[in-house]
Amino acid sequence: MFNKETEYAIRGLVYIQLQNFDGKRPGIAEIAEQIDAPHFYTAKILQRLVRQGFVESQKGKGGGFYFDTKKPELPLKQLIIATQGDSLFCGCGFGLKQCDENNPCPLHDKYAAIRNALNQLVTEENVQSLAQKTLRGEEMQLPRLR
Amino acid sequence: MFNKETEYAIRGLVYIQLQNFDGKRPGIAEIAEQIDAPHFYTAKILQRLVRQGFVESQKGKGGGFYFDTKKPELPLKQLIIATQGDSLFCGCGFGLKQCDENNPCPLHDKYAAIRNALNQLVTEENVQSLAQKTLRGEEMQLPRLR
DNA sequence: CAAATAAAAGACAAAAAGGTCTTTTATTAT
DNA sequence: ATAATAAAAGACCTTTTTGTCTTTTATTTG
Repeated sequence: MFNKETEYAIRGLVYIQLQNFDGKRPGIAEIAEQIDAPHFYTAKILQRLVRQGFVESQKGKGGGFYFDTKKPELPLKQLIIATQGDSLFCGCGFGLKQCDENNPCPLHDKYAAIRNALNQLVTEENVQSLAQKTLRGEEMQLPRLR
Repeated sequence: MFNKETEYAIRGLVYIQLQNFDGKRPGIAEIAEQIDAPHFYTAKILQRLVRQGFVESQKGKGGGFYFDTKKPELPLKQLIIATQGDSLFCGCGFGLKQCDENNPCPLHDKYAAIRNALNQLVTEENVQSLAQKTLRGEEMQLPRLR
């Protein structure tokens, strides 16, 4: 469903937000270790996210990654589109051309329903909401993300 | 969502079934052209499907691909698992380890609902049902697959 | 200012996915 | 039998994804 880059991006940003709640700004080494992702690959992914303004970073001693609290919450959908494009959210599930409501492939209706549900999920959930759920322990017992 | 191999496999098998309905056994060249997929890549994919017994083939003059009508219908799920594994149907959507009902990640419930819907779709739909829908023109105006 | 620290940048490489082409094997029709 | 046909097999290649590592740049603290 999601590629590795997307997975690491989501896990990394949720971890950063969790640490931020606690007044801390984690560095690459800590993040990669805690989310169980490759160190340098995680660094590269976070660099891209910083460049795109999704998260902030600070070089030098005491530096690390953090969210600008003045910015709005970051929906997963934006993140997913940035890391793996929007193919999940548009186009025919089975790669058929000319597949839309007026010209549907044999699976269009049923597939579109699923795609819409996914769309809603990643639109309404965001990095901050996931971090909060984790904090509240609502549906989360992942030691490495606490 | 699905990779190219899966897309070509589904489109190819649906095309074969459609031709079979008409008493014909299409060859690779015809299949690849009609489903708009790379010729030799399609050949390789169909070879694998034949080896796995999903579809039959006949060498030599008048040969081609066909379904054994004595075999049961082929659910998309089986096909998908054969071409891209079962990662879509199990495991956490965001790659979190230890994510299940008793130990859920912050998105588990919502994501599991979507995964279940997808599961149902590909379990209840099969190559034959898709071909029939195409024949009946129920939800299909794809010239290249008629 | 100098030293330490930490992210940024970018080169490099391994693995997987996607795709092409030639040769071989099996089948059928003449 | 043999010529034509069509899939099977397998070598080879390209692109994308995933991952590694070194060097550079920016920041902070003593």
